Amino acid sequence: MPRRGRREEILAIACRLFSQKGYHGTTIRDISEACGILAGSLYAHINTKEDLLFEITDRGADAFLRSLTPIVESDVPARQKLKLAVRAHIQVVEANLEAATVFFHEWKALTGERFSQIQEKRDQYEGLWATILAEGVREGIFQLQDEKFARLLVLSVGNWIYQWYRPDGELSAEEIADRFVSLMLHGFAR
Amino acid sequence: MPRRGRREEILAIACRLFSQKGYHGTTIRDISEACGILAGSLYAHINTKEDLLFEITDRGADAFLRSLTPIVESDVPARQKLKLAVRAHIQVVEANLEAATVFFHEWKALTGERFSQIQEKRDQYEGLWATILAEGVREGIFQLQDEKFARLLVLSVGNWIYQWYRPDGELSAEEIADRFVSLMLHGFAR
DNA sequence: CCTACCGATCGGTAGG
DNA sequence: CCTACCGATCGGTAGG
Repeated sequence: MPRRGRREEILAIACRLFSQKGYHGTTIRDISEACGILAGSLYAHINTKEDLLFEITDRGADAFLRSLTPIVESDVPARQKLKLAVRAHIQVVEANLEAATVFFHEWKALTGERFSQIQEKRDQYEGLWATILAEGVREGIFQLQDEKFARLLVLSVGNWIYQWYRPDGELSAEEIADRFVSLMLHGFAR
Repeated sequence: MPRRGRREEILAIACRLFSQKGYHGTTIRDISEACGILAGSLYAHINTKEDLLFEITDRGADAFLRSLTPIVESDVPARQKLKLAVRAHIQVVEANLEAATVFFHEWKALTGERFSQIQEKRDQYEGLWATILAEGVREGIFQLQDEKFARLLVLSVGNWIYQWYRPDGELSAEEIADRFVSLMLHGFAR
């Protein structure tokens, strides 16, 4: 008989394994063994292996969207929005490091409709960042003869953070975010 | 009988498939079919599937190292080195887009000694970038109370370029590099 | 969630 | 490079 809460446990374990070995590099048996059950028993909880990948990446996408949307919609200057947005992004990565890794690194293994669904949410997320930068230009606080490149710079940082961010560092997620914003705004030339 | 030049063709095809579907998502039969031969026949040219991944990533690593090393060792100011380095990096990505994708995205599928070998070359490459930034600090042209963050910024951009760079854009690799350097040096705040 | 199993496919090999 | 094949493993299922 399926145990209560078992499904969440399976998701967490799949998330960890996908982040370590990749989706295609992880087998149903890797997951079931880490759960202490047999391969076939996993299917009392899920329908397909791809279900796991989809649920992990979809939750990841929602976490990023939920955290950024209210900031973009808020009534503060763009410069402040940028700062809050980078903070929020790093905090989501921090709170879901393994899920973020799967979200950024493995989502392309999805197929068909599910691939498109996640792609859409990713586009939506990138659109929110673009909105902040565009606002900053309208406000005259960002100089964007290079709007496209500024966007790529911001997204590069965001899409790469999960690769090096570890929660056991000296600095808080907030401090890291603030330094990055400062760097992006003013550069590191003297 | 093995055809001359066949091995290079196999490498190119494997490179394309790995970049599209990932290493574990690509089968020996995918590769052999794209070559127009049978699965077993592939083994007249290679010993294992992992050989292909290793050779692709190792060549990728060497291409990046070969292009950056003489710049770091040259006798020009750090600011100029940074500019030349970003240009060189983008040019390597441009000239080997699929190999760069495999190098940045699939290298962790390597195992054992080969994993370590590529990891070492990656560390070496990152070390060269760190050298340029450190020189800039010594010269007094980079302000690096945030040396670590400047490095992460530069590496983020470098590690993400293969995701969006397409050779059919309006701007040349050089122009793109120069805009990025300008952004990194001076930021996009007005 | 286990027992028992399935067809398909995997990476790879022997012999020519 | 083909023919012919291998053992292992894959994702997944039926029946309890």
